[in-house]
Amino acid sequence: MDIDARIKRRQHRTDEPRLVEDYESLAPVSHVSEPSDRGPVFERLLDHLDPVFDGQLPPNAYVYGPFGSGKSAIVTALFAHLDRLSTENSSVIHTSTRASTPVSPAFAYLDLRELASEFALYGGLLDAVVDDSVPDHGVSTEELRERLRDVLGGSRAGIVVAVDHVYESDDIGAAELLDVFAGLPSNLSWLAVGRNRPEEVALTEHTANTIRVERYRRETLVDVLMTRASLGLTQQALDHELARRIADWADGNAHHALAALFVATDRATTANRTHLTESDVASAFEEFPGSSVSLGRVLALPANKQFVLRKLIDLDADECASVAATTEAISADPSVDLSRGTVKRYLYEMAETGVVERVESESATGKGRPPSRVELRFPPTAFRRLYDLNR
DNA sequence: GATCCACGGGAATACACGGATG
DNA sequence: CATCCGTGTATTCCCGTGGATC
Repeated sequence: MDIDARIKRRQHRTDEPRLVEDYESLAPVSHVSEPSDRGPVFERLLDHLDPVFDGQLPPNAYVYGPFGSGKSAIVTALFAHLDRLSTENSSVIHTSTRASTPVSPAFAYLDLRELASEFALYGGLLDAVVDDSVPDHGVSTEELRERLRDVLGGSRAGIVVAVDHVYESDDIGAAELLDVFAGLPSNLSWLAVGRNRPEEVALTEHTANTIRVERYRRETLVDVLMTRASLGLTQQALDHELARRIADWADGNAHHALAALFVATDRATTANRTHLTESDVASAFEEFPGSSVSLGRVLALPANKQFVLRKLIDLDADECASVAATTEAISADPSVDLSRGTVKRYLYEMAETGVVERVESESATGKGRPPSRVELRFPPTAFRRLYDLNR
């Protein structure tokens, strides 16, 4: 992606000066193929995966580290490379019916943010392993599992699966995950990725290795920001001093740093500037709620929930006095064809998962349980821009 | 015809308050 | 005084239905 982005940037060069050259490179939810300065972690992951190069499966493992430490970036990049490598050696399984004779394992990356059921999990696995398209309707979970068993059973080398964002899903917890793996052939090795410390996690009873990812150091984070800016923004748009300011503020969290850069860029763009200023950055900081959830989580929500959120972020404060009022305001929009009940349920469900937060209103009017309003737990400008880009 | 899942809607439960009760 | 009860809201839970797809 890095090289593509650089090429695209040149292609899109116009006479008119503009700030953003490539939104995709700038988006805080996209990962680059060569994360900066993460050499040591790559080495430790490769140490763990070493048996693969002799055609063997590594044991199970757990990768952990704090929010924004680059776990997903590293694992997606590494697995993409490994997968490409093993495909080039024609060692993967090609169709569900006819398996070639693999000499090294296949690699799959699954994100539990996007796979919300056992059915979807099997589908994701099957999709990673088979060329044919995988049905998402009309076939039973059992059937899907059988197909997967067949394919894996016929594969000599097996598969290494990275499962990202464990312990973030309400639908699939550690128990469900272990159940799924238990029902599959043993030539499957998994690499779970999460934020929780290994000692407080049941999955580690099934792992031989744990690999820790440290939060970013400030200098590294500055590099990350400068690299992103060089990919996504016009020349000289972000000066080093501002990148430093953002890195300080983000305190090692690359997600927050990149999201802040993204929001600041949006401000500068609306103001028709071709470089970022102090005030762009400052107002980006202000837009972050006290504790912000990952934009990746927001953007992994089902389409209609995102739609409701998209409407929500455009409401005035007085329309958000209570959940009922918010529901009413959103439903009043003619482009919303969801029922009031559903809109309201969505709001409550999203509050439950932490994407928004319910705060009780202090105005006790006497009668009944006091209402609460929902507050965003993510920077709205970032979501607005990313959402609109995808439509 | 079978399947999954998103929706819709309603039942059950929680909470806050004031007033009645022991 | 502490507890219970009734009422009115808010919130959570749950299940049937139907669309889309195989």
